[in-house]
Amino acid sequence: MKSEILKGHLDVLVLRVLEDGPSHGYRVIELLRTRSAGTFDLPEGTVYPVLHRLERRGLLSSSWTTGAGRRRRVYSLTGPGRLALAAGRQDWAHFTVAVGAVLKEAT
Amino acid sequence: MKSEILKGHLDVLVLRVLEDGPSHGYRVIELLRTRSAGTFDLPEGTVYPVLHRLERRGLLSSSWTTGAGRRRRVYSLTGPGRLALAAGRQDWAHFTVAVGAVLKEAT
DNA sequence: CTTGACACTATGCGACACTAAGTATAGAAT
DNA sequence: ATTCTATACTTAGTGTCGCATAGTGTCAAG
Repeated sequence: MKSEILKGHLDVLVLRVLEDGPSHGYRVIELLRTRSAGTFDLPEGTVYPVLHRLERRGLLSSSWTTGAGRRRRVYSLTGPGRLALAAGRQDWAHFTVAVGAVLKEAT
Repeated sequence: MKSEILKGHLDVLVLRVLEDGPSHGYRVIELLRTRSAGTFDLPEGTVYPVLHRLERRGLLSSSWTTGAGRRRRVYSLTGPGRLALAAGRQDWAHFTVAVGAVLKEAT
């Protein structure tokens, strides 16, 4: 599967994963992989920049935790983040309907 | 709706439209718009390059027709084009399942 | 004779997923 | 002890592709 098809959709997926509670980058990667049954097995170089970008936009907030000796940056959904997630869900629904309409077999 | 979400999906849509028979660029644009109920209202600067790219890849073939005084380049699906369309359909199905799995509300 | 739909071409930009390379800790295996 | 593996984060650079923009030209309607 080509990688461009993810373009523009990754943000929503990340926001969705964080909707269930704060988590750190590495765990976000794992969650995306397991929840998608292996389809979204994303390299770190893909996910971390997304996290940074979303934080810069105010959709996430982060803080360092040095709990188990390992330093982790834990991300949480912000208010705007929740709004963006809701909007993203709608966009996705709309998008799939449109693609489905074009793609559907001729009768 | 952000425009990046189309990335990587446009090729399949164009191939699908041409599955119903050859047509020229402008008409492809119209078909995408009407079949998607207005969602995919794409500028020429988006669609023509796609057509050229798909032809370069051998998925389409084209020929000039100067029928009504107006010169038109008519595109047809090739054999490889049909295969690519089939693959693209499958990719789309797979992709939506995966996104759906991640996006679905917590129980 | 101007407006608007039709029809195609070309240049360049910006967003973003990904590659690749690097840093660093903890626990298990040899 | 040491090496390997998994964990955990960073960043510079690359390539693709949708889109903006601008330009060319035909044709019918008013």
